[in-house]
Amino acid sequence: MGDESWQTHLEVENDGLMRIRKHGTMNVDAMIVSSPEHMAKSSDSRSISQLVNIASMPGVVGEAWAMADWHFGYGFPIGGVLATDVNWGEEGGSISPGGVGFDINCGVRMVALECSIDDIPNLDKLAGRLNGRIPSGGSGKGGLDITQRELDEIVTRGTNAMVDLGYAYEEDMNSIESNGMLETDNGVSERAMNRGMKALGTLGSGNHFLELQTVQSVEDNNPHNLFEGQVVCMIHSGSRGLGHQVCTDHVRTLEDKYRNRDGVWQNDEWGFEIQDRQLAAAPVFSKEGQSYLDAMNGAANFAFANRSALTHRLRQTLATEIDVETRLLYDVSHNIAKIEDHVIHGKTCTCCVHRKGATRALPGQPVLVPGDMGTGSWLLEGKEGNRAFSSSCHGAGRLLSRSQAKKQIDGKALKRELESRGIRIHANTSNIISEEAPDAYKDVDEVIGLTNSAGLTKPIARMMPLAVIKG
DNA sequence: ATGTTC
Repeated sequence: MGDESWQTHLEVENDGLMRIRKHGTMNVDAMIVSSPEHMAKSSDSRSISQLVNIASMPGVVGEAWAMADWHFGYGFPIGGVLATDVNWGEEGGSISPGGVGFDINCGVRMVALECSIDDIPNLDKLAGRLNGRIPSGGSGKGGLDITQRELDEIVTRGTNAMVDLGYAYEEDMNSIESNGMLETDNGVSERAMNRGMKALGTLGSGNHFLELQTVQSVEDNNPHNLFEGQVVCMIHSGSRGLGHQVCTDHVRTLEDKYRNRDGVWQNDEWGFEIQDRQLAAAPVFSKEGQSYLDAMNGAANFAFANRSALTHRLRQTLATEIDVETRLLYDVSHNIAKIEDHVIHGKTCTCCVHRKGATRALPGQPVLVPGDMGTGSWLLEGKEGNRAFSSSCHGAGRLLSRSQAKKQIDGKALKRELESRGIRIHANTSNIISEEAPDAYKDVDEVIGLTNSAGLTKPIARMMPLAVIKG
């Protein structure tokens, strides 16, 4: 599946970058953080077709990007970064829910414990306690009990509301992207709000996790004063059913506004033409575009609050085992669209930047890149001159589909193997261990190497897993 | 990713 004519327009740009020259319906070139060797291993032509499709979106500027961990997604590839000019046309360039994804403001936070691995009296016991206190899996049971009024505050004010409710430290806000609060009038639908009532402080399933890690190595550039053997906690979760419902609501509304003419999807009202119905988009300043942005920001606030609630549980649980300071090092979003200024070909442009499975990486900003449960994770920082609208990869990237992984990998045997290497695994099912196995993912170190070579980031520290709590 | 097909 997928048109492969892009192959004849593919060039090597430098060590970590490939370029697809604009051709056919494309409005701009596409860039891939990759090398010929890496492309050959990640040869999924469907996702490259998706990259070509997004380079064809109305109002796109600069280049359409695929981060080194790109793979096939809903409309947009995961690992995709797309910027549109908000001053393009009458009501601005495209904003598309498919460019953000279903798990709005899915993201990662890293909490540094001011202690070394040797200061934890019993890691097995601590991991067991965390597993008991961190709700995970599909059921969504065991989260924080909140009222409708509290949920409204959370969706409207994000982390700020969590501080007021006593579920977050005030200083946490300084270490969260956008200070953990995006502007919204809370246009989140009633149905989405109802799904949110039961979900605050729950991890979810799939690749979401809470992981105790130890710092394996630190670069000379060490702005966060980390040390080898230090214990940290990484939390990966998003907006749960609330964000999923917001995406569903707006995808439906927008997809209904397009008609197929000769294989191209068109909206006459806006004069928009898209290559795939799943790319359904509205002009940023249209009623529909603003309505999506408003609800998306509300869902993003809920996701920030969810990670705060999980951090609260982490802090409570740690206190039962050890007297230790916890410092939120940073919290990044990897599924969001934001209005930002960027210099494109020498000119400043106000853009709507979609990052779907991609992390913002402003100069000096911490970038959190979890690998897989057996390999390790990275702390990077954004680099001056990042050409990808100040963005980075968000993980290792899938190599095997979930169904392939379940077929090929014995979850129980893998759990034993990881535990023999000192990695405690608490997962609800054996299937989830197979699906999230190291062999189901690309090599995170290779992905990080490409990202650094492409000039997007520089490394700060590498972490190894100690205990993994998963759905 | 997801009350895993309203």
